[in-house]
This record gives sequence, structure tokens and C-alpha cells, in this order.
Amino acid sequence: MEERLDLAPALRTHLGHESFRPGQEEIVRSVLSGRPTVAVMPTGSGKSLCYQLPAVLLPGTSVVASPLVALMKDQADALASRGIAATFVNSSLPDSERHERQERIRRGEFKLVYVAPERFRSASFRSAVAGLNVPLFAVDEAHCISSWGHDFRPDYLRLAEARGHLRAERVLALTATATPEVRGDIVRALALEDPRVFVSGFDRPNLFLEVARVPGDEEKLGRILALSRKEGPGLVYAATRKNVTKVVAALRRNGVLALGYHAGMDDAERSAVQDRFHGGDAPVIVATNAFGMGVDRSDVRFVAHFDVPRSLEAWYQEIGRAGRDGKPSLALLLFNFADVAMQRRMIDASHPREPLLRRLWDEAREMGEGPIESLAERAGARPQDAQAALKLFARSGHVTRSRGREAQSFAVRATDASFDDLGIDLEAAAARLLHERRMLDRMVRFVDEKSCRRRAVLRYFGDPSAPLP
DNA sequence: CGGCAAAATCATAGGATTTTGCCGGTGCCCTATT
Repeated sequence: MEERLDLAPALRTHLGHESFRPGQEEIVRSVLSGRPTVAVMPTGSGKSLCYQLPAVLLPGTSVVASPLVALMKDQADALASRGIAATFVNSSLPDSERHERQERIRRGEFKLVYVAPERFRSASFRSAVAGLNVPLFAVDEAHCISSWGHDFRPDYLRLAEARGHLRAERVLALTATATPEVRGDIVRALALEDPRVFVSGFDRPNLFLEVARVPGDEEKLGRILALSRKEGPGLVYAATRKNVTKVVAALRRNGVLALGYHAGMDDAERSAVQDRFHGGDAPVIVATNAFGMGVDRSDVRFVAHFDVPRSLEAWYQEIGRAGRDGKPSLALLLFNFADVAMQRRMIDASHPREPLLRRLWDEAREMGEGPIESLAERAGARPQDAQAALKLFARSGHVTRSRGREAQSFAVRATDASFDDLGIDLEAAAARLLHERRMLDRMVRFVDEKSCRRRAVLRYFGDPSAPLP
């Protein structure tokens, strides 16, 4: 007979909720049972409670892998204000503070510790958690494994190792976006054995999905302007920083208070934009895909895409930020076929080809060391290609990179190593390139979809509640 | 597959038109310099 622990009192005392929202209780029970758990829930449905409550109930220190250090402080503070001992460790802390926290972690003073996956590279952190009793290792935004792990943030692919360091009794992976394929990536990367997978409904009945084919920027701006004036607050996603600037300028020229957001802005500026948006001050945010995580405003009336996104997943996640209050909202995709070419170029460019890589390695070896800029020049490549290639070379330890005041430079450690010694998995890289192209193709096919768009999306995500054709 | 800005061209000396070239998003962490 299964023991049915009453979770309601703990939910009330520790987290201040009267009752569970749909899906939460089952997930919490699955975690408590000890079984590896994957929870796929739409943003805004209370994912964090699914690890917070078990962390409070289980003896020991639970560790949460979270992608953005900028959000950790708020998360930990929110828990602390409820009397839950939570903290975080990241590079924003001065050394002394970090060491002090690690000592407190070592002594088991915390119920919850937030870290980025990269934190496990630090020997002092690993040592702090070495003897710790860790009942739960939670991986938030677990789709990052799939979207960032391969080249952007490789430590996402080493989370199983991290789990090993922690000797965590339980694992919970949480995400808002997951096709069956991404779910598979998550299970594999975390080496989950026989996990329970919970998928809540992806249908968002209050979102009206519209795709508008437009011949050029003028029409796009016209539609966005009309929306901004009538609907607001809203989000506009653009594919490049340059386009962000362009759209912001156009809206402002026409009297709409729009704020731009992208990773090229400094941290203070970025958080100021977030704060103004949350404060209800800015009716329209124009952003690259840097904007999203940690955004918590329920009355967003529209999400418009100035450029076609790279995948259905990306698009659905982004439009999911509209209408969390359940009121009618619009997702508008402004589609110009020319934009597909731009995305295709970006995809291709992020996967340097083998001949280019070989050329760059030969040049790098010959130079021994120097600014990345001149390496690019000598190899007849663009700086960003040289940058990407060196990142790849650095992974094998044959190259170190450093950043001076102005220029970034590199140094080859083993000048006698051949290209093949670098151990670059070209086959895997080629496969990923192909995969990304296919995702984009699917996005484009979706634009041409003749039947119900909603049904097509739900089918794509494998939503069990999707109506059958 | 487009759009834009800069350069080249035209046709005749300042300005208009055409051609060409370019277009790159996400964030950890650490280390060397001020």
C-alpha cells in the first residue's frame, strides 16, 4: 500500500500556497519517491515549486542547476524571505564571500543551493559539496542541455558528471519546452534510468496564432506599430541586434515607448529594461532571444516576430510569454521568405567547415600565439570563425585563450599536434548542422501549413491532449 | 529568396542611379590590467 503523505501543510507553511496547481503534486510525489523525474510544464505554471517543496521536506542540501546567474539572487532571496535557507554560488560573488558560502555549504547550513553547470569545474566548489548529503539535484530549464550543450555551453553535457560529484539521491529535470526528441537528450545527458516523465498540456487556447506574409520591413513595422498602439504590453522578437535597434527606432519615431534588449547591452542597462517592463512602465520590449528567462509578466497581450525564428520550439517558447493571465492574446509571425536565408546563413556560419578549421589550425600552429584577429586575417577567415574554431581547439587543451585589454589572443600549447590530434568530432558537428537546418525547414513548413496551426503545433510537441486530425 | 549602406558609375562637374558587399544570437568562468 502506498503511503499518502499529506503535503498540504508543508506547502502552506513553507511556500505559502493553499493548494497545488495542476500537475505539481504528482511531480513532487514522483521526486519524493526517489524515481528520476522529468517535468515538462509551460512557463508560469509553477515549475520551481516542484523542486522547492521536496528540497524543504528532504533532509540535506538540494542543489539546483540554473542557467543564468543573473536570476539566482532573486530566486534565493525569495526563498530566504520565507525562512528557507537558500543561497547561490557564482562569479558575481567576491572571492571572500564565495569561500565563506562554500564553507557554510560544507557544514550543511543550506536547504537549497543554486549554481550554474560551469560551477562544477571549480575544485573548491566540488570539495565543498564532496561530503554533503544531497537528496535532490534539480536541473532547471533542462532544454538548455539540448540547445546549448553542444557548442555554446558544453558544461550542460557534463551534468551527469556533476550529479556524480554530488552523489545526489534524486534527479529532477524541469523545462517548458520539450519535443520528444529534446526529452530524449535530457534523459541521455543526465543518464536518467527509467525516469518518470510528466508532460502537461501545451495548448494555449487564449493565444491566437497568426502568420502574416509580408513583402518587406515596411509592412512589418506597420503591423507592429498598429499592434503596439492598440494592444500593448507586448514583445517583439528580432533575429539580430541590428534589427532590434531598427524596430525600436521606428516605434519611437511613431510615439510608442519601446525598449530594446539584447546581450550587447551592459548588465545594468539590461536589468533596468527588465525592471521597467515588470513595473508596467514599458509597453513594448523589442529583443533578441536573450530576453525571456525570468520574465514574469502575465498581461503581455502580444508577441510578434519581426524575423522568422530558427525552430518551432523557439517560436512556441517565445510566444508562450503572451497571455499568461488567460486573456485573449495574439502571436503574430511576420514572415518574409528572405529572412529564412538570413537564418540559414547564421546556422551555417555557426558550424565552421572542416577545410576552414584545418586552415585555421595550420595557421595557428605556425603563429604559435597572437591576437585572434590576425589569425583570422592570415587564414582568410572572419574573426568570428577564428573565434569559434579556437573555442573548439581549446576544448582539447591544445590551445589556451586569453583576453587582453583590447584584443583577444590565443596560444598553441602543442605546436606539433596534428589537426586529427585535436579530437574534433566532425561527424557530430555535421549532424548538428543538418539537424539545425531541418528545424528551420520545419518552421518554414509550418508557415505554409494549410490546416489548423494550433493542431499542427501540438502534434509537433507530442502533446497528449492534441486533438486528432 | 531581401534590405541597406557604401562604392562605383554615369554623364558631364553636382547629383542621381546602379552595382557591390555585407549581413552573427544565446553565457558561464577566469585571468591579466587598471
